[in-house]
Amino acid sequence: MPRPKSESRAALLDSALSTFWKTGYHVVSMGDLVRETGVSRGGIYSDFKGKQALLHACLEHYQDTFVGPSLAPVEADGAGIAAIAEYLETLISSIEQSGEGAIGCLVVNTSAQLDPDDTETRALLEKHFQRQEDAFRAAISNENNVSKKLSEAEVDALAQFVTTSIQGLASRFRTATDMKPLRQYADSLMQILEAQVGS
Amino acid sequence: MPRPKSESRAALLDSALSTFWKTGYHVVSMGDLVRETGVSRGGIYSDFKGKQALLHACLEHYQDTFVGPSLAPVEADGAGIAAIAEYLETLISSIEQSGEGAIGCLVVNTSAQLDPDDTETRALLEKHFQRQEDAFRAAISNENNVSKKLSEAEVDALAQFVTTSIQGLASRFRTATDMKPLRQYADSLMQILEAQVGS
DNA sequence: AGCATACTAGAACGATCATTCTAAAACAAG
DNA sequence: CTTGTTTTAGAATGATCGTTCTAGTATGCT
Repeated sequence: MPRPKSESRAALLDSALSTFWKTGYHVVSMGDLVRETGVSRGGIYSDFKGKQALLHACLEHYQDTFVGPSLAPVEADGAGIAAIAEYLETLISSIEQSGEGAIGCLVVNTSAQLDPDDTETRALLEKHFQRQEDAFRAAISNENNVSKKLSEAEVDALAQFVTTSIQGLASRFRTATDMKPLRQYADSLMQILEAQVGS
Repeated sequence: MPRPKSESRAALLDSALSTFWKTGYHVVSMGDLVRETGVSRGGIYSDFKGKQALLHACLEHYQDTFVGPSLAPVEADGAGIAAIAEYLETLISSIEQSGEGAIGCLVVNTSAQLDPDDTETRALLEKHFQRQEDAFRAAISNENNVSKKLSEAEVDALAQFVTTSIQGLASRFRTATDMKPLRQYADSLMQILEAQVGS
């Protein structure tokens, strides 16, 4: 029963991704992945060199299927801080609809349990944060071109502030059960952003 | 060679704590702990029921030796938001002096790799976040009693905002190598706080 | 000195891990 | 149907895990 390679690989990545996300890399065993993905051991190893390579593929798949789409408004040409609000709204409602409670962000979770000298994985994580910060900086800079309130250095600082704050949001709401404070935090963040660059 | 129980237990906790902190619970093996603490397997198991019980003891030790002292200014009677600035300064300079790069916060790291149905550990983590948020709320409320700018709900929201933001700071600067943005983030946070409640 | 205590180093144990391997089964194409 | 390819379930492997156990050794006390 040869599966069409491309389809099955995406499906495998989908469920492997959600397993790593929910449970965490070190706690997930290959047996868990076999059970969750429905793909045999041999099947997994024929597509990926090993568990770590599968994680790396999941991190890229995460970028393609989660980060990319939700960050798109912010990365669009001429996006302003309204796009950041849209991004936050997308994040929060996707968590609310997932039903099974907050699980944070795969990248944030992975970074917290990263082996200090696993430079390969670290590079993937850094790329994610860089992408996010770049997108925020561009949007804030666009907004600032209208209001002219901030210096370039202040725009940089604000972009970094937003990135780190959202990381805090992802981190905090992995253990929390109540979703209300999540939206409140996003509101506070946007309120601050408005006050600093709002035109 | 009977060690005096109380001394050795504290020393054991010190190095076990730093090992869990640096490397992460699931990656640390009992063999690692034996090597790092200099205490034999039997010695560890005579003081603690097992690896998880040792983690729990380390989480409490972390509260006693790190969180407590640095949070003390904020928890002091009549503390204002200047105490929060002091707290941030203590956090950052302790990281800078540790020399071996940022390792984030033990509680934040642990929460990211928490087994979803390990309710016992989760409770310990929640207690930490609650303590932090309570301290911030009190300080912000004190400050607000002077300036009278905010409603009680706004004070709550701000306390939660600071707590989550600091969690983001701890999370972000586990992977980052450059320490400059850390201080910049703390500055931004205090700037926002001043603007909202400053008298 | 000798006894009791409290630790040590490390073997032993059963479980589980990531990875590899094997043989059977399910498909596509002729 | 037959041939060839691809996937399957699951056994095999060797390593490592957390935990327990055993001897031996160093210490404090009398």
